[in-house]
Amino acid sequence: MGARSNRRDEIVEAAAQLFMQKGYTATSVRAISDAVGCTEAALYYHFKDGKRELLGAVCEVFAPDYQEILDECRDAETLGEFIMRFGAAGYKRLDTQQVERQRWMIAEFPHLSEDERLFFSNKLLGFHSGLAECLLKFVPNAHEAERAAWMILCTAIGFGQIFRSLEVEKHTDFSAPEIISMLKQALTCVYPKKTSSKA
Amino acid sequence: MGARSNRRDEIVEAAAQLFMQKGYTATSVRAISDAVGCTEAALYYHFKDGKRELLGAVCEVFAPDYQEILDECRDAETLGEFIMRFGAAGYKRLDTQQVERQRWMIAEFPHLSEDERLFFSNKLLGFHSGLAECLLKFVPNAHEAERAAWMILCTAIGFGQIFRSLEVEKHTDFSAPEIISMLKQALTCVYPKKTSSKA
DNA sequence: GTCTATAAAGGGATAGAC
DNA sequence: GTCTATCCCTTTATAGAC
Repeated sequence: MGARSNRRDEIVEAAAQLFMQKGYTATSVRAISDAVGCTEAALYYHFKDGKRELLGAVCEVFAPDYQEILDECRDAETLGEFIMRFGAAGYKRLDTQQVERQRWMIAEFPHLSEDERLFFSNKLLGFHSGLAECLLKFVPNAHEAERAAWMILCTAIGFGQIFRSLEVEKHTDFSAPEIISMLKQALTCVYPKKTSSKA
Repeated sequence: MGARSNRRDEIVEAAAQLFMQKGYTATSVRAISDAVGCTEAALYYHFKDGKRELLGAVCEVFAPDYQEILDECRDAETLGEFIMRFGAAGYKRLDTQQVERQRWMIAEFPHLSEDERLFFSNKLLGFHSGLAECLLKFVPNAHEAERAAWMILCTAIGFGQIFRSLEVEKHTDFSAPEIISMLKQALTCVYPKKTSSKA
């Protein structure tokens, strides 16, 4: 997956998987070195500060690529279309770790350092800004765009955690397309048609 | 807090606090017995299966009292008023562990047993049912009530996790009252005034 | 750069005295 | 019902050989 495929990257990759599956504290350095196929001593050669340093490295690997999602809906011509595309983009990532990573972020947040926490908070704020900017085409002003953007983000992340992480999807027929259509209906109702002013 | 104040309950209480603060795996039996002021052996007297059995007990203590929230908004007379009350009820609980417990639920979910996971999933489904039932007064039919109820739940839980657990509230002016007003605006727009048909 | 070996600490759990 | 004492295992981390 990563560009350079050296031993160091392999270690981060293995740590990422184990941290996600069992959590940071429940993952031993031994388990990581075993997964990579080296010894603990080798691991400490690459990461002088051991497990703690690995956590920082994993945080960066886990940074969700929110920008990519926005790119997939940026040129929608109506608010309704934008939300449908946004939902499709998120739905596409349901099985590519996106929701699990979000869960991990929430789960480990208290164990992170100030810097690492800021890193994730800023990722979210950046996503919100990008989203709000996209929405500017469809709503009266910047403040409304920010409101709508938080609304979309809260709904999307809440849905992912409730339905996937907390397994509610296993016990109800309600599903992603329905929350997307509901969100679309709600927002297009609040901000009725103002088609893109751009070509 | 609990009714009976015997040693057993003290142990569960202490475990609950430590599990929340540091997570299940990072909490040692020693730390729990220290917090209570007894020895590990005493703890194993009350919980033959040790730490694992304590986790089950803590799950029950953590079960959020969703019904209580619904009771605080049940007799609203318009959809708008209902959402305002619902938001106020949730806001009131922001500093009473509600969001932290939700975070803990998400964080520890993968470590729980089948039964414990079902317990939490069902709690959420029950909350949704209760919420949908309340909404029936304001929307055309049962299906719309269920849609609206999931919309509200996803937004509320998503907001709590993003803004409190992931500390976004520390870095933006947007806050709970604004997401509540946004949600109110959206839903009253989709389901325009149909006042309560009941006295 | 990776290994073996081991130190030092902490973990879960139990036996048996009181 | 609670204690002391202890067993045995795992963990993090390092020293030193190759």
